[in-house]
Amino acid sequence: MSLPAVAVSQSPEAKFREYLASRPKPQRFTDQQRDMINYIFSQHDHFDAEQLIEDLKRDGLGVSRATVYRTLAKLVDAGLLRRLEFGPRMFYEHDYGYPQHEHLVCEKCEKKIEFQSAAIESVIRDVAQQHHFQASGHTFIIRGTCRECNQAKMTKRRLDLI
Amino acid sequence: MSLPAVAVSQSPEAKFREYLASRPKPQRFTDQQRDMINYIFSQHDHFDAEQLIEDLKRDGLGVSRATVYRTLAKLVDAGLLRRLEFGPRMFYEHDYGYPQHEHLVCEKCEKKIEFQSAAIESVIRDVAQQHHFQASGHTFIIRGTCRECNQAKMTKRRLDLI
DNA sequence: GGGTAATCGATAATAATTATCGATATTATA
DNA sequence: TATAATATCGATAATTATTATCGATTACCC
Ligand SMILES: [Mn+2]
Ligand SMILES: [Mn+2]
Ligand SMILES: [Zn+2]
Ligand SMILES: [Zn+2]
Repeated sequence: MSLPAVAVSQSPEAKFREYLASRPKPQRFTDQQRDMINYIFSQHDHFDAEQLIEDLKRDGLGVSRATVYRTLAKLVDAGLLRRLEFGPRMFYEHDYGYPQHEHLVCEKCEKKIEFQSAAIESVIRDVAQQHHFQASGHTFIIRGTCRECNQAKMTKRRLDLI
Repeated sequence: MSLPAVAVSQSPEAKFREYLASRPKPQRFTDQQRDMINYIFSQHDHFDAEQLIEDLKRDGLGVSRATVYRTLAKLVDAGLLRRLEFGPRMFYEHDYGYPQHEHLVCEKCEKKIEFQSAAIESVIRDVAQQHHFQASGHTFIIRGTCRECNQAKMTKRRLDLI
């Protein structure tokens, strides 16, 4: 966990049940939803639908692909998860109980490094105001090569020269 | 065209031919590539593969879907086009002869508003240095509702109240 | 102009996600 | 607690964007 958690008053499950109850048409809370929330909030990381399906299966919790996609959409809508557009597939991470932040993504090893930046928040505010734009969200990703992958490349280059 | 163009010494076609010639294995310049470059650089906008295929067809220039995708990849590699990850499909825009900038994207009308920000460039430099990360590119998109769509919503709300 | 091989077009394949629909399980009510 | 109503589930088909395949075409060097 690379950033300090944010204090919250409710458990993720309680927050989700509150969301379900507040919908115009009543929504039900199911065993599959409970299993997914328990698994997802047992650790902070960046995951996609396919990984989650595999991880749940490994833990003996069989949740179908369709239900995983459906529930992820609800968790995002409920404010529990944040969607991340890294490349061709969607990734997800904690939103509830975790601070706003941005990512460095390594193109070699897929590692995600988190950082916070007040400057970006202020750019968003300023630009939105200038263009009378009502901002609702943003994506900021810096792509490149992480320290470890850089060192590996350097070492290889040094060896190649011998 | 919302931002001032950058002066360049070569035509896009000349630049692309130079790129083809500089490849380790010789690459050929085809009629389809010429047609695509001529069409794409006749205007500055944000387009995806499907739109480009339709537009070329409308102009009597039939370029197959496979060739459009193949050539777009080459144009990006040659530095003529920049790839934009707006939502589920890839978009493209001029890179050669056009300044670095970021986007506000309206979720209602799909409009793309361009803006430049020195602050973002400096955030990227600082964060990369702090994490010993070799940055090679970035994505910065602010999502929300544009001025016009906001006004439309406001007007509708006002009418609803009557 | 002729030979070689890069590129083309048509179409099949892939990958991620969404839609369909009969079976199942949650919730409200008697 | 049993029952009825219907939201959700799982299996699978469909969709969408993109990439791979492969025989036909054509750019480029001589
Ligand atoms: Mn993160
Ligand atoms: Mn642009
Ligand atoms: Zn790495
Ligand atoms: Zn708009």
